[in-house]
Amino acid sequence: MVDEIEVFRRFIRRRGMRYTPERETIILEIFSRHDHFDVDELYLRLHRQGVRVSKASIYRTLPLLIEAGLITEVFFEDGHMHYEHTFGHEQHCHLRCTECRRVIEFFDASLEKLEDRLVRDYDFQISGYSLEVFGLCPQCREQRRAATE
Amino acid sequence: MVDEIEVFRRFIRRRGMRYTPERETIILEIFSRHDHFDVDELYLRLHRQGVRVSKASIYRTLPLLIEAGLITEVFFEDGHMHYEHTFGHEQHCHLRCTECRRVIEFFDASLEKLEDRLVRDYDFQISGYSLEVFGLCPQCREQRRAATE
DNA sequence: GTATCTGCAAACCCTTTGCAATAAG
DNA sequence: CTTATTGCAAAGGGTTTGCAGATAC
Repeated sequence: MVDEIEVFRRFIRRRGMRYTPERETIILEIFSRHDHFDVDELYLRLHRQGVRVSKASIYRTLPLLIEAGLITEVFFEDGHMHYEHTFGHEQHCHLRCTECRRVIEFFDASLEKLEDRLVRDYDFQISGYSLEVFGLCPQCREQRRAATE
Repeated sequence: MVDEIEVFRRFIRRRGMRYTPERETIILEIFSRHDHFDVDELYLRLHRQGVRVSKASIYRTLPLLIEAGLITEVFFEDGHMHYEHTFGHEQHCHLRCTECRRVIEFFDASLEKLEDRLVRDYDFQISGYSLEVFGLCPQCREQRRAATE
């Protein structure tokens, strides 16, 4: 955790920006858990702890964390953006139940080979990817089956 | 193209809803091209042809087309939703330049095997997936290199 | 005829931004 | 001291919705 803080501090300083308590509070809170989060959740988590950081500051800090490579946006179909930090899991593969919205995170090595093929075929310099697989989880499939009988 | 219209008409009637000229106009316009689109583009394309369909109707029709399995949402990082129709390309693999936002569509058979593994490992009934690979295209990479010299 | 659909404009909600006060370096 | 950052509240911008008139069936 200290690592990310250090990466962020250096990133901020390198750009002649200021490393403020608000920015540190935000990154500390984000890296204190391994879950996905959205702005509201983060704001509430901070407020419950008695820390007062405005949403504006959160909205202004998240793009910095993205540019620093510490977090990434994750697209959910619920109308607002979600984020996850990249520490320890640079790849982003999600298996989503379209019914209950449960998310299972998985890893598959074949994607690294695919990445190599893309570099070769299209000459892109690849920085990351996001694979979202949609479907019905066993429970929801069963419920749906029962409902249509 | 007639196929999709038929699928949609049946989908609408099966639900006791009404197959209106506006709904037909929208689906006809969507399937008249193979590009991605967003609500504004679709609205303008219709208006340029002298067809007047409100954005509200477009916004109300798109979820129906999604439910009918005829189009899917595509997440772009530009603040609003994009769509593409699923006719002929059920898989959605995009290679995106993060600089110029160019999109290359590709297909890779290894993803079908990955899908099989997911079915086996997690017992999901998979309906689709979306793979977004991010990076720099050759041109933008070259420009960036030249700029930092 | 009845229930759904349309267009309009207002409401919504997430996100961004202008500004004056504050604080980092 | 200088310049960036903060919090607030207002503005933005895409999307949704209430409503009255129109229309599919």
